Amino acid sequence: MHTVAVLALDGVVPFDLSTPLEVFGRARLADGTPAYRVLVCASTPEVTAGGLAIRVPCGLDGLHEADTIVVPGLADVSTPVPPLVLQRLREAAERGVRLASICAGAFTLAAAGVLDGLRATTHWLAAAELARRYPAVEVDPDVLYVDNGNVLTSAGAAAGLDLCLHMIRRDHGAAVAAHAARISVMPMERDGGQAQFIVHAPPSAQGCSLEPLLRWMSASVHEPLTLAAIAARANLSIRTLSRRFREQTGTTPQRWLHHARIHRAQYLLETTDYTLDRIARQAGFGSATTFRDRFKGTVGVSPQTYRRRFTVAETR
DNA sequence: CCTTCGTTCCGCCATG
DNA sequence: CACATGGCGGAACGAA
Repeated sequence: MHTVAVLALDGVVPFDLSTPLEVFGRARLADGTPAYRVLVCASTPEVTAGGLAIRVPCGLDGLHEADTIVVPGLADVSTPVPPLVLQRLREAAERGVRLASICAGAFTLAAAGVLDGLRATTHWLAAAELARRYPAVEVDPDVLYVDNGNVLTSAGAAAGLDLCLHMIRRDHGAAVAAHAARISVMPMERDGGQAQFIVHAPPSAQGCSLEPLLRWMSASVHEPLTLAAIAARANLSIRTLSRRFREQTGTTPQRWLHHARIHRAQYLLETTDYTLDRIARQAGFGSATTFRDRFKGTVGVSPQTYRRRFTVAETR
């Protein structure tokens, strides 16, 4: 079973700490068995967390058993991290253990050097400070989380939930993740369907939110949507639509739509035995060949490999 | 793998 | 003047 170790340092933010405990701890496979074993590890038997004192059962040795180490943020990002902890994180990275930070936890990962040369995110209030202290890290404050494969970072506290669900989806597929999301009363996909991108609220009365449009788009992925059609639906000119998209989602209409289509395809691959041809059509790809090509390009594996990876676990 | 052709994106700028 | 809009054109991209 996949073991998740959560690193509880002195001064940890209780919310950041409890998010992975709850989400991974409650995740269940299709047959009802726990999907993860969750450990809490600390370098001292007791840590303070907000106004709490928490007894931590497991020492740093627990990190040796981990397949994933989750690093929650510290309330004060200037708190020095014990050198031994940094050492253990570096060793874990070299072993290929997956490292994930929540909120200001990115500072801990950065201090260990495992973010060097990678894109990363953190709480938006702390993003500038992270970039200043660790110039080798490419800080992007405009996404909910960044997935570098074995090193993942997430933005403010609530984005830690998105990141945990994202990892569950990677490990066990969308169905298990959707169940975990339901347990947390958390929408699997944020309004509009693209979990990766923060939808910035419009500044005020100026302009209106794209969310209804995004919902419509994700419900219409099977249709060949052109920019002109989308703009018409929103009663905006093409030029203004493009601008709103960049402001509110950080991406372009076509890229956003592409991700929505990939998501739909992943869902169909996992939950049905439709042919690739049929899935390609229902997800809005012009042909099975372009579907295969684009799927591999974005997800990293072919549709067939993806399907096999997630249907074997759910034998019935 | 390459080529062809339509679409999309974005800086620029005139306009309201 | 500050600001938002939307059309234009070329470069980049994606479909087949």
